[in-house]
Amino acid sequence: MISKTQAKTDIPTQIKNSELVEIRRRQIVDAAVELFIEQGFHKSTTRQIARASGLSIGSLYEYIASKEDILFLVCDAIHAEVEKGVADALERAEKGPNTLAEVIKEYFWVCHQMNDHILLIYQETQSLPKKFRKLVLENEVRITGLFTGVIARLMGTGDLPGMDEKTVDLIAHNISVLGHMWTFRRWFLANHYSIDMYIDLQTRYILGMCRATATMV
Amino acid sequence: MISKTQAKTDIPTQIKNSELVEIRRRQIVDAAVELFIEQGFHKSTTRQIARASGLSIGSLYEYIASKEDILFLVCDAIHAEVEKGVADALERAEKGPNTLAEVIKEYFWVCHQMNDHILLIYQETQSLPKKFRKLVLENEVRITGLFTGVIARLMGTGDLPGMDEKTVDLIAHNISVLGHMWTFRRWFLANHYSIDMYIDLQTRYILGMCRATATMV
DNA sequence: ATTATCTATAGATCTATAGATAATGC
DNA sequence: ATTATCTATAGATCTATAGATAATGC
Repeated sequence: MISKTQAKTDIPTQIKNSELVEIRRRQIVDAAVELFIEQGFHKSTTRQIARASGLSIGSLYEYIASKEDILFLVCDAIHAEVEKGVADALERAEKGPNTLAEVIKEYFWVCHQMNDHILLIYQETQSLPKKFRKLVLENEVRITGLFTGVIARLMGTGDLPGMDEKTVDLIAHNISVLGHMWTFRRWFLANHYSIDMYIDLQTRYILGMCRATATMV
Repeated sequence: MISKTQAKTDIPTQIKNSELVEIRRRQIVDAAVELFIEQGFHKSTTRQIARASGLSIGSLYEYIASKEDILFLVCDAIHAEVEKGVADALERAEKGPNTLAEVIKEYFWVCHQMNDHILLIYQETQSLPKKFRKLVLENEVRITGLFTGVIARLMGTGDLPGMDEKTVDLIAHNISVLGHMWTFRRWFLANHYSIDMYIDLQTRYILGMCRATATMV
């Protein structure tokens, strides 16, 4: 949380009132997300973003220093929302039995609902300056880490078989990516599977991984 | 094969000598791939592409009609190379025992070697006009279909347990995507796993999926 | 004559800023 | 006085084409 706030603060502004900065940047991000999803980052112009934010082009540049700043704010906001969604989901899931399956289900639903946003991050992370890209990838790692945490806890309580750290990490990354896969292969998958069927099959697969490892140790 | 050639022919050119068209377009694609990998599609200019191809900007436009045409030629050439790599790999793998594991290994190595190219397709497919995007996604489906074919054959010979069509399809897509995952999460994975270790672990999981399904049917 | 190639540039943007104006608080 | 906002535009591209030139074959 601290590092995220830190990162946002790093983006320069000419405006003194920090509350106002937050409000206007929220307007900017909301407008930009929609434009980027529809047209992509490069085809969206700063003028379009200004207009959709309800600001003049001059005012827009009081709140950011470059177009890339906007892209970073957008990516960071999306990750914050995904992270919140996952954290909430974990909380709900960890109360019931069969926890890992519940966690996967809740997470995949977050991906399903944030389809376009997750896709946007896949497509435009490359357009960020190196410094920002690094921060965005750190967000990605942190979110994956939430899954690592769950698996570790379940191993502790004996609800999952013992696995070494590398295995646990890879399972966590697989969960992340198979959730994303629903978004970036949706053009195919949604024609052949319902989201529920997709979740069922992939869950079986991921649990199979844990079992496969267990029988090998 | 026919449909691929068809697609290329669809791109208009002012040049009559079709052999020359092929030569020049190969120059253009080779130059553009490098530029796109380094700078992305939007930041690469048609002048840069012309210069790197050894053509004038005027000549470049004799061989294509728009910058997007170049991106399509690039994506299509990459897919052709991936498909050839996978087809070759299948041929080698299907001779030995433990075929599915061999296929996965060979395919993941193709991904490893074509890292930047696969990444490029993930990032820039969105920049294609709809008509071209459709063709590129069809390439992706066709490549995934190669895996479906192997699994089906192995089920036929009893080397894999019986699975319904939807399960087989999803396993094929998982193989595709977990290979790509090595490219688009390489910034993390390569710091924690060697390519060999990655292949070993993921292979175990994919085989586990077949087993998990089998014990359920 | 026909084909391929080149130079020069039209025409259309786009990002970012300078400098003017309006609003707020002392 | 200070802060926030706006209009107008500098300055820098970039794609795509028109029209001239060179090379090749009849």
